[in-house]
Amino acid sequence: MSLKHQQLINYLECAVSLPEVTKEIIRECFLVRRFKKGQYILNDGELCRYNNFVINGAFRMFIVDENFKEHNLQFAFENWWIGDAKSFFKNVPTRLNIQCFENAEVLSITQANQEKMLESCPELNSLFREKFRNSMIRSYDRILSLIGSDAQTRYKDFLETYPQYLHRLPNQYIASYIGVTPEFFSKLKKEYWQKAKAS
Amino acid sequence: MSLKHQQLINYLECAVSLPEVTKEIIRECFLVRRFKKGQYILNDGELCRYNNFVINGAFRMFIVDENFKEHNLQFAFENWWIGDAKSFFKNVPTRLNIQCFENAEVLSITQANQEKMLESCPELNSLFREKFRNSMIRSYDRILSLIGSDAQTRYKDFLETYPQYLHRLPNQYIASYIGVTPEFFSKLKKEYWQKAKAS
DNA sequence: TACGGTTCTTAACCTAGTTCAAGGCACTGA
DNA sequence: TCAGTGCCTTGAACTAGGTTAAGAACCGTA
Repeated sequence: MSLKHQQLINYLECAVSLPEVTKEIIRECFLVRRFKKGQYILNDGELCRYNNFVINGAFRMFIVDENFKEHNLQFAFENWWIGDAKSFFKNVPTRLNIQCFENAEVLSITQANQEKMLESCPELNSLFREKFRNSMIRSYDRILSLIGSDAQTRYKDFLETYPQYLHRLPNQYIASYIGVTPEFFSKLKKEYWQKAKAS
Repeated sequence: MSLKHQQLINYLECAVSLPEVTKEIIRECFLVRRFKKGQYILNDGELCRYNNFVINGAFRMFIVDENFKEHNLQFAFENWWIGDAKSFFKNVPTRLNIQCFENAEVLSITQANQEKMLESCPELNSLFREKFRNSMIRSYDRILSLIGSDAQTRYKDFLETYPQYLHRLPNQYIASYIGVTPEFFSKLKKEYWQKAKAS
């Protein structure tokens, strides 16, 4: 039995304990995939065929605007999920890109298999309901901070929310995530740490 | 049997047909509440005790920033849900406000009753999973437009997404929703319609 | 140890959107 | 009928953040 599947099962069992038959289904439904740094696992215009659980490595999801500027929307590290929910569930072409930026292994599941899995395991059903709920809550928080705070505050919030991943993220990715240019991000950081030192 | 509960049941049965026992539970769990124009149904700092299904009338949800500026996040009309998911599910104080801006009637359910209802009706379970998913997708789209587009484009997107509610929304609410001041929104509209006329 | 390629920083200038102040218009209520 | 109030618009001065361009620091590789 694969260690990778075991990692996913451990993750799920933090929330709810699973009968053996459910574990079997999980082993059948999730496919192991491996990606190298730099590789795209989803391109603008494609269908998002897989929902991915990250075993190790790192990904970023971003949109490219009409001026060919990238905007990072989300990162994913060990034990995170990554995929474009809209494309995955509604079967429409995605507007997003997902790129691997540290060599990675993931467990991938198709929409059909995910439905099958959820139907056969009531435990997972409410677990996934909760995951969607949390994901919705997080994106709501993101909207709040984009709308209600300036860049300085957004930087502070980012530092507080993701301290453990800071050293794995290039500055330009963080800049894009909080919604400023790398140049302005440089100023921002300088000011921020000057203030921090002063107080 | 209440017409209001029937409206909710009709709404749910668009997606999935419900056995009589489930309908009975719905009638028991949802409480009718009535609000007047101007009334707040949720205040910053409170717990969000209810998830609300709008029978008729209109609501807006907004956050107040450190400079006492309001930012509209969401509107709700007939057959929409409104509430702060984070506060409701995680039992933490909300940072949001919800205000009624057209006399309204809603059906409200508590967190405990909602859990009870979902546990007793597997049909509703997957229906609600889908609702959360869609809600997540919508907030993701919102993030995309805030990050990747300028105000002009956001205005256009708003026009296309919510044409049927335009005449019920004061300009200042729309301005706040797309993330600009009422003054700048005025200019925006003017430019937009001049361009539209020209082409 | 030198290198070509990133990534980060700095500085000068530019612009989308804000702020402030004023005026107009439409609805309300006595 | 007329004041009162809330909404919408306009314009002038301002600011947060973007753009452009150039140099500095940091790679992995040979």
